[in-house]
Amino acid sequence: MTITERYASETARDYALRMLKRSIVSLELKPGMMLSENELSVALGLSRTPIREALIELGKTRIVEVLPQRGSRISLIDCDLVEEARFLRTVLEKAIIEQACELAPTLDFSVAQANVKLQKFYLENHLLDKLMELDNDFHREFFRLTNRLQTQQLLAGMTLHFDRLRSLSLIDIDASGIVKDHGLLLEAVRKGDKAEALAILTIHLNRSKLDEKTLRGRYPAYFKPEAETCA
Amino acid sequence: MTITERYASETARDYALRMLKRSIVSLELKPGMMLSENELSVALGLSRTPIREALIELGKTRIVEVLPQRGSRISLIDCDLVEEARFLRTVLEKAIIEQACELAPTLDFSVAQANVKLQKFYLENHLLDKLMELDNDFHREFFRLTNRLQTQQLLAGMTLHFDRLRSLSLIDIDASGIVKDHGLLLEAVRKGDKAEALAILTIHLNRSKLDEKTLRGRYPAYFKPEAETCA
DNA sequence: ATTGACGTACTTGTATGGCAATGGTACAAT
DNA sequence: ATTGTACCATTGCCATACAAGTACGTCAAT
Repeated sequence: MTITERYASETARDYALRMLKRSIVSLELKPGMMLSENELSVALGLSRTPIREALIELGKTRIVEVLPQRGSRISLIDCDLVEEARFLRTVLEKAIIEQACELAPTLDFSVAQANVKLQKFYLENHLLDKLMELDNDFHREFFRLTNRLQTQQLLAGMTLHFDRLRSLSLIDIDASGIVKDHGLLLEAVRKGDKAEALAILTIHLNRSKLDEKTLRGRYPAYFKPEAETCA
Repeated sequence: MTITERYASETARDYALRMLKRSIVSLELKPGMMLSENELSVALGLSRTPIREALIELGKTRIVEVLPQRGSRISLIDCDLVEEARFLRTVLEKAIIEQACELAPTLDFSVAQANVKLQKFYLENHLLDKLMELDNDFHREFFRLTNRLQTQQLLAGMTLHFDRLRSLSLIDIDASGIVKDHGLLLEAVRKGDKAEALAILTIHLNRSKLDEKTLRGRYPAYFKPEAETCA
């Protein structure tokens, strides 16, 4: 588990959370892998307390299983949960974009516009890490504009399931398409064109549709067995 | 703070959470009131650890504010957050009902049907507490049928904001109307009649619209001041 | 009366050590 | 092959302690 430096004013719990989330989404911590509070506390140079609190938090979105008296485990990829995360994101983001269209005349899109410009810059200079970060910021901005940041925060926990699956697929992301989507989406929202905005968003959210069956075939050990009707 | 008995196999943390949630929603713990981990641990007969974990969890939905080095506070009623909770519930529940309509032929509505029957029984016998519980179960059942229980759990945390405001209003709930809604909604979903189901749901979710301004006028100390444009 | 320095009490964040309960495992006994 | 048993690791929880930061009262200086 790669460990990077702790930020200056970051609490131990937030630090542990940041390390764990990154390692889980990047699949550095393998699905099914057992953890233990003691191991982690040694690895991160913290006590059990903040580690435990971080694991409990991750357990609430079921990205980690906390098994009393046995240990904690990186959850196997649960296709039902991945689908639910995708559902949640789609439903919420559509609703947010609709609201943003309605409120468009009263909203200040300068942050979003600056973001898109930066995206183009990073795209041309092949800084995909930065681009990914801007992508997240871009989508969050619409939640901020519509006063739905709390919703966004709940959503973020669930999208870990989806982000992790995306890490499994080695398919290159169509970065230029994504950036174009963002520009078009922003313009549509600014104009208050709800139909257009939703159409673009739908395409955009479907770009990352993955062939889960193929991935399941390639990495069966990472996946939770499908529910079978036990005879 | 009223304290009831701890269930047999309930963890200390879940017990603390249950007591806190109940007392917060019922307004027994007043908005703005300061708590402290030590006080609570004495009151509940637990140590700081499970209390602390419960407060952190409540802090994630912002029903409690955890202020480092100062204490924890029952959040003031934040109308923006109440509105956001209502938004979240409406958006999610509509999406769930739509899905349920689509899947209707493959779903087993027997649990929901039994629930509605029981609701009628409790309504006639004026057991409003039981009715409230059945109401929650009824709505959760559609999340279960569509495999969206994780979503429901996230939603449940946010609805505390709304439930608390409802406790403030002394207005009698139109219980018979609610029960009727449930019966009609279930039948519409069973028939797969999406338009009808959504129409009923919209009416149903609007029944509990409250006059927040009146309540704010009556209990100003419980409310977070509206964001003012500071001169 | 106002201001500023200082100390005190209290709070959360974290560390540390420990115990109870329980699932897992290895191994002996049958 | 099955069963019983001892042992180990783990989390849930407890108790205590300390660090760091906030609130508040006191008190002197102005």
